[in-house]
Amino acid sequence: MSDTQVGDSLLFLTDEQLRQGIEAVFFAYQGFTAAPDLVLEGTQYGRAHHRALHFIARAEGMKVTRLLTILGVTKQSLNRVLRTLIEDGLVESRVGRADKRERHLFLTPEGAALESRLSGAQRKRMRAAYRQAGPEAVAGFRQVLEALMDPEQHRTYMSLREGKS
Amino acid sequence: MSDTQVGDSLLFLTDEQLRQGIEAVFFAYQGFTAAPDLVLEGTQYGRAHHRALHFIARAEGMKVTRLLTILGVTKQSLNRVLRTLIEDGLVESRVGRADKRERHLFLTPEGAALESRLSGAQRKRMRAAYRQAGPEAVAGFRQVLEALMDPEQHRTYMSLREGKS
DNA sequence: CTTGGAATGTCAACAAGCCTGACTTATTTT
DNA sequence: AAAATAAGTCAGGCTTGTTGACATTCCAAG
Repeated sequence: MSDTQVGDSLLFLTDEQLRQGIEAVFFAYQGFTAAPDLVLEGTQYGRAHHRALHFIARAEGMKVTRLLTILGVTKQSLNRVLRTLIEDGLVESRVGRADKRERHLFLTPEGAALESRLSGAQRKRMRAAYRQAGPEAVAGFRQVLEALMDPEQHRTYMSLREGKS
Repeated sequence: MSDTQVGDSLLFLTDEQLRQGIEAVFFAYQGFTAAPDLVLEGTQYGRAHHRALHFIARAEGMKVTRLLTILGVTKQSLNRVLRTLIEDGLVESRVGRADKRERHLFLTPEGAALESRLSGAQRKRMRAAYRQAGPEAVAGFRQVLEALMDPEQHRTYMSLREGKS
């Protein structure tokens, strides 16, 4: 297709525009993780622990398998993280009532406290960016992010929002 | 401030909305890196090599220090990556003419070929998302990403676009 | 002109985090 | 009883990041 056919409306799909978008994601992601990373420095934990805490807080009672698919890591990798969180009393693992093979994960008060500090730092950052960009930009932001996800990741993303505004 | 004061216009700043945005970034970033990761699997390199190749391609003749600030890693970490790329003949390091302490980085034809494959895969993914979301959404996407960057990162980001559309 | 500080880049050793593969235990389903 | 599922473990390896020590080069103050 020629330039005259596509017109100006598709100029946002040029290689240069896409390259700028890619770099924007890269730099923004650095800013995105900076705030919780600062909180983590004062603890013995890393990003992997943060992610686990976030999603357990998001859906209390979550099974280990669910967490595995969400995080997209291997069982061994998650298990090391989970073990330390359980040993340190931040997460509680309860045997399933219906199916005793399953373990359901909950935050202890200590775990909830740390998760709250991490989440608060990240939300603060996010809120500042949202406020600066405005509601319409945020709507577009969300649209592109959703389009960027794998279909499977998108399904997981949507499923976490059930019953929430 | 009360709900009646702020009205509906600030509902996008609620904790729940911010949390969803945070999760969207998380899942989208997985999709964002998936395409080049597939290309990398066929090579002996990792994401760190991809990032270095990307920015060297972006600004040929770039100094090592510049690359350090862009990537936000220690010079030792970058050096290992750079050393293998140079040894394998993907990157060329030339001593600075004015200042002989400096090393200027260039892609060899082989390096440019790999960079092109990586970049092409990622742009394809990005283009699909952009096309699906539309130009207005993309504009908002870029606005929020820029607001999410650290001021320093934002300066770096802008400086890479000098002379480009 | 020289000397000391600053900047640039390199090397060595080590830690964090994630991966694969093989295996165990307990439980549920067929 | 056999197969499948959920969770957890052990061993070993790779990538990416870290800190600390060091060589080279440049520049500016004495």
